[in-house]
Parts: sequence; structure tokens; C-alpha cells
Amino acid sequence: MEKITLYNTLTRRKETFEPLNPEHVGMYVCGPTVYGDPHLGHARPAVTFDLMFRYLQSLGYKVRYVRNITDVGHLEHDADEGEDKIAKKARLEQLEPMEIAHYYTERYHAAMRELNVLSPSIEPHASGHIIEQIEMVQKILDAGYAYESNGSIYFDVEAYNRDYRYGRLSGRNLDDIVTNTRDLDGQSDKRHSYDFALWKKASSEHIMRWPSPWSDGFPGWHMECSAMSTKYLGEQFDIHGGGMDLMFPHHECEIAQSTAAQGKDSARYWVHNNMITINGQKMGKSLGNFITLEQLFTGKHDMLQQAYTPMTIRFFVLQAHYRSTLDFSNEALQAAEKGLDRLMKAVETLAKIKPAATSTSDVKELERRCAEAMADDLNSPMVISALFDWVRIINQAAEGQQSFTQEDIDSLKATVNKYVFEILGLRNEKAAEAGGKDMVTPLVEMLLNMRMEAKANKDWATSDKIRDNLTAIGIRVKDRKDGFDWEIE
RNA sequence: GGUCUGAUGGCCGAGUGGCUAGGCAGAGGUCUGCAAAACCUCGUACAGCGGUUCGAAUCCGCUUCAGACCUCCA
Repeated sequence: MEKITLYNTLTRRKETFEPLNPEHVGMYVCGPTVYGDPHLGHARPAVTFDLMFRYLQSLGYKVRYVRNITDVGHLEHDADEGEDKIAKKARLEQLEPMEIAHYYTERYHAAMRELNVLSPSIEPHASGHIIEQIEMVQKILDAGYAYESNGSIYFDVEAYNRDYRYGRLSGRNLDDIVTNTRDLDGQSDKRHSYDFALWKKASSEHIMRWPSPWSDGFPGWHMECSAMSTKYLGEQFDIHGGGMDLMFPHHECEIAQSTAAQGKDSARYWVHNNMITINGQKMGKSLGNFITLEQLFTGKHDMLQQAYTPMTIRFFVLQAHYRSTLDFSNEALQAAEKGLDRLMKAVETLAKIKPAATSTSDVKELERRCAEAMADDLNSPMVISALFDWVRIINQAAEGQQSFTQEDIDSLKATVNKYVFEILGLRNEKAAEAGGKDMVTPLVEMLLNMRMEAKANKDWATSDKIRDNLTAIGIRVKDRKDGFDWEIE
């Protein structure tokens, strides 16, 4: 198996990736809390870990990719006193909480399909794993790292920190956390402000509740990921992913929970994608500066000058390295749109290149560069850069300035298809939506053949009339040395 | 205030000690009846100040600025 490196947040350096079981990879990624429409920010981790999923599979790994749906336990404002996000939305819209969760899960899935994000191997819901979460809370209690208070169970950070180290993922130590956490207001059942809930007793008006040994209640937010990753990937697994904003407290708490319950950490490589910014600021729900994916696809948002296709969004995300912030702007998106168009046209051009006796460029160079870039912490921008160098070469070949043997053409096609479609997961939207082209092809070609005759007779008036009329209905004509080419705009 | 990250040409965005990133936009040219497309050429960018080095955008220090997390957020 090819050697690849991944940046591990735990050690803050790139490490050679070695899975626990050769040829198998277990990967857990924090999915969405389904209480609102998916926005551009959600596209970043989805595309990033889709890239990782596709890439690892292309290397020959059998990957079990688990991405959860949070439909219970995620509270607002404060992990203990806030209202459940889903329940709040349900109350506002006078719906059953599960109606909210179901509706937005469907919305999320639809957006992911548009972005050509593959479905994970397993997509577990927090509400479907209450028993597993209760069992894990019990384990942590038994191990002495949690306490009960008025029907709720809290993680005892101080006790944990005596035996292990709380804060090693985010680079904090308990002293910092103590001085930087606001004081309790006296309302809480917690001993310390930095303790977090494993199980919350439900108040009388709380709708989503389940019986437990301690109270009728619901699990704390961090429990679901620990419980579900253990259930589907085992006590230890390879990769845990998510957005950088989840590093603290969410992932820190997950580490604490797993370590408290089983004496060892569960994930070996922690991988975090950076944020998408807008005017230099993080795009997020709380800031109210987010643009939903649907708004991007339709162009219906004050900040958008036009609609952008799902593949433009995907390409835009892939053009930046996943650990860099990526700044949103219409200009950047428009540049991505044009660049993607050029790439896709070259893919079509490649299919038409005629073989020659010799090759003028080494087609293996592309595969080598792409493979190296991907192996270096998923450097998709470098892959794209290499592809564009070959876009030029392919176009040169179409112009007769380069030549390739049949064998090299086939090899180049295989490489381009592998990286463009299989690994980067791009789709040729124009070709896909031009289903009607087949019906108009004979008509267009008849007209263009008439135009060729007119041109041969130097009847420029007729020639230009045909071209202008075709242009007017959205068909762009390109003259070539030996005839013509055309495409639907 | 604490922890951490970043500052690259008009815009986006790679690059970590010497060798062209790439895309978009712009300028000139080739091709073409004209156009479109394509191709060729071009800008000599690395926040500032010091330092290490034969050599730094790349390493070190300081300064300035920006951002993330520390409360829900992908």
C-alpha cells in the first residue's frame, strides 16, 4: 500500500498513516445537527472527508466511514442549561422534534447528493443509540470519572485530569480552563463549570426523553460520538474527523469520555478541516452570515451575484487545502466556475485526440504528480494544479502542437478520469444536463454543414447568419481546421 | 486575558532553504474571411524590522494586523 501522510491535530504534525488493520480503515466524522438547512460551511467537512474516503478507497483500502446525524442532545448556549436545538425548532414550528430532524436530514442528504458527496458506510442517529450511550455513561461512572447530581450525570474533569490529561487535543491544560471558564451562577447541578453533562434529567416540559437508571432524560451532546464510534468502529479506530470549531470542547470531551470508559483513547489520527470565511470572518449560524447551499444553487441571496452549480462549489472547496481557511466571494466562485469549465472541456477534448506514432510528453508525469500531492496530506490544490498543466498539453495536442500514441492517450485518459472523477469527485454537469443534445444534434449538424457549403462559396452573409442564429439560441460554434465543433452554452 | 493559526502579485490560492505552482482577471501576439475557442508571451508577489546562512517567501526573534477556539456553530 502506498505511503501517505496525514496531519494529526493530536501531535500537530504530519504523520505517516498506518491503519490498525492492514487494508482496512475505520473513519468517524462528525455530521450535522439537523435543525436547519445545510449551508456553505457544511460543504467543507463533507467534501474534505468525501475526498479522504474516495482517496483511501482508490488506494485499495476497505474503508468503513461512519458519519452521524445529531438529532438529540445538542443544546444551545450552554451545554447544560440551554434548550435542545431540535426541540426548540420543533416548538417554534409546532412540530414533533422528529419531524424537524427528519426534514432537515432529508435536506442535508439532497444537498450532499448535489455536491456528489458519497453516502457514508453507516449514518447512525444519536436518538437510535440511547442504550449504547447509557451503557457508556455507566462505564464512566463505574470507573470513577463521573458523578450523579439531581438525576443528571456529569463528567468529573478534575478526577480525570489526575489520571490522564484533559485538554491535550486543543493544547489546553486544566489551569487555563479553570481561569478562563466563567463561574457557575448557582443554578447548576455541576460541581465545576468545566464539567460537562453525560446525561441530563429532563424537565417536565422536555419532549425528547428516555428512561435511564438515573432519571428520565437525554444524553449529553458529546456522548453520541463516543458511543457510536465505539459501536461501529471498535474501541480503537484510525481516523476521527470534523471541523476545527469542534476541537474544543466537543472532541476534547470525546477523548475524555473514551479514555475514562476504556482506559485508552479511541481515535489515532484526528483530522480537522478549517473554516470557510466570509469577509474574513467565519461563516456560521450564530453569526448569521451563512449562505445555504440551496441559496448558492439558486442564486437567491443578497450577497450572491449569480447562481453557482454544485460542482462549482465542490471545485471551489477543493482548490484550497482543507487545513486553510477559504474565503468566500463572488469573484472567487466565478473564477472557480470558469476554471472548472476549462478542465471539463479539456476532458472532452482528450476523448477526441487522434493517436500518433510518437508521444511528445511523458503522460506518467501527471499520475506521479497527482499521487504525490494526494499522499501529502490530501493536497488537492496541487492535484488541480497538475491537472491544469495537462489541460494545456491536451489542448496543444488538439491543435497539433503535441502528439501521443494510442497507448499514451489511453493511459492519460485513465489518469485524468481517476483524479477528476473518482478522487476529486467532480462531475461534468454540462455533459450530464445536455441530455437534449442528442435530439438536436442532427439538426445542428445539418445547419452547420450548410454553413460549411456557404463558407466554401465565400458566402459570408449566409455563413454568419447561421452562426449568429445558433448563437442566439445558445449554441456556440467553433470553427476548426478540418470542420466545426459546437456546444450548448 | 489564555490557547492556537495565519499575513503571498488586481482577486482566489499552492509552496517550507537555492529550481515556473495553478486558476480567474488584465496586456500583447498567433490562428481565422470575421468571430469564438485554443495556443504563445508578459507582470518579476511573498506584512514590517532585525538575525541565522554562500543563499530565505520558506528557519529564528520582535513589531503590526487579521482570524479561530475559550458559550451553540462544520
